[in-house]
Amino acid sequence: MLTELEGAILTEIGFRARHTAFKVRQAFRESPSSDWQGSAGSVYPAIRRLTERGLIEMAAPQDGRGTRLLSLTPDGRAALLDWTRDSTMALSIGMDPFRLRAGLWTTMAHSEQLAHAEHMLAMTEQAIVSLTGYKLRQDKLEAIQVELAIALQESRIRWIRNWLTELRSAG
Amino acid sequence: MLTELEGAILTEIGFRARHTAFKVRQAFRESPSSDWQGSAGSVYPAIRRLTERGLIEMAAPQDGRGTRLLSLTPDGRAALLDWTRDSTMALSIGMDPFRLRAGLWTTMAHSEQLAHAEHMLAMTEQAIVSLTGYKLRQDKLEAIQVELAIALQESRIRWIRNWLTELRSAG
DNA sequence: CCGAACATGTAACCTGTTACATGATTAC
DNA sequence: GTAATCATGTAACAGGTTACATGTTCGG
Repeated sequence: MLTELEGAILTEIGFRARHTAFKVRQAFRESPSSDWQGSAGSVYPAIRRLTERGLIEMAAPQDGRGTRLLSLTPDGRAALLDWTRDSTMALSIGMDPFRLRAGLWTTMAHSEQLAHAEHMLAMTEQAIVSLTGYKLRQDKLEAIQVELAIALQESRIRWIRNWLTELRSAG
Repeated sequence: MLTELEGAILTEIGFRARHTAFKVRQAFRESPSSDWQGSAGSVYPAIRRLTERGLIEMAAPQDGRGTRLLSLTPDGRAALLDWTRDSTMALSIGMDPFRLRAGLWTTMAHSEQLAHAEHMLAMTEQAIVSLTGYKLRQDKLEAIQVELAIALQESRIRWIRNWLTELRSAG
């Protein structure tokens, strides 16, 4: 069984041509979703673990910097496929900072709710613009992730609009 | 600054009448989102930390079981409000197991994609039914969270349907 | 030549999970 | 009386973040 981080790492190596730990880290750091920061302390140990389990092959250092080319072993590819097809996990409802807070917003005073809703609406729309721009510069796999991130922001917008409508009709 | 767990705990105590650590744990365990398991090893220490920071008031044990009633201090209420209104955090894109996997699905063989897409569609629809049933039994705050979880599943469904359409027109 | 980017890795810390330990209260 | 539930808490472990440590390669 792979953790979410391990699955993501194998995906980067096997399907997005991130052939070094450094590039995997870079991909995580640049990703607009806050899944992981791609900290050295998580990525290097995880790659070592995956290597020890025979899922990643690590070539000998290539240059003076110690650059090590990574690739998936057949076992690694199989493990990644299993992880990918785990539909129970895929359908689970992850952490969502928006969802965690939304309930409390509706307990604020009416005028404060209105102001906050409008602020959130504007900021979410801006987030979508920036995600859309980011998506264009990505390969297909990452583009799909961004597409889904945009879909999430759009569903937040729908919720906010609905909230605003109720507020205005109640006002 | 509060962490996501701390914010959620203060919300349970202050706005959902979970007046003991035990009931806070219960609320987390029963929640359909996989935010936290509500393990004793996370909740009790977090509540102790929040008490030490003066955000929670812990009454003396009430009975032989050592039941301790919890309530928010004015500082706790203020900290929770700050946490709630942190729109940068609220709009961030959390971990999503679906989003992490979706890209890889589109690299599978055509027939496999079709089968998987149909399977995911059916399972997601079922997840919505069960969320809808759960929502009815909840107070307003939790109902909103479930509402947003349903919206997430619906946006996944839209994506799957779109994927299916493309697959069928390409087949 | 010099700064930015490339590249690897470790150690201390924090926090969440699992498993353990203990006991009281309640419903049947 | 006894099983389920209520109730608190700790210890070992796992894994992610931050900060540190080190050295190379490339572009101007």
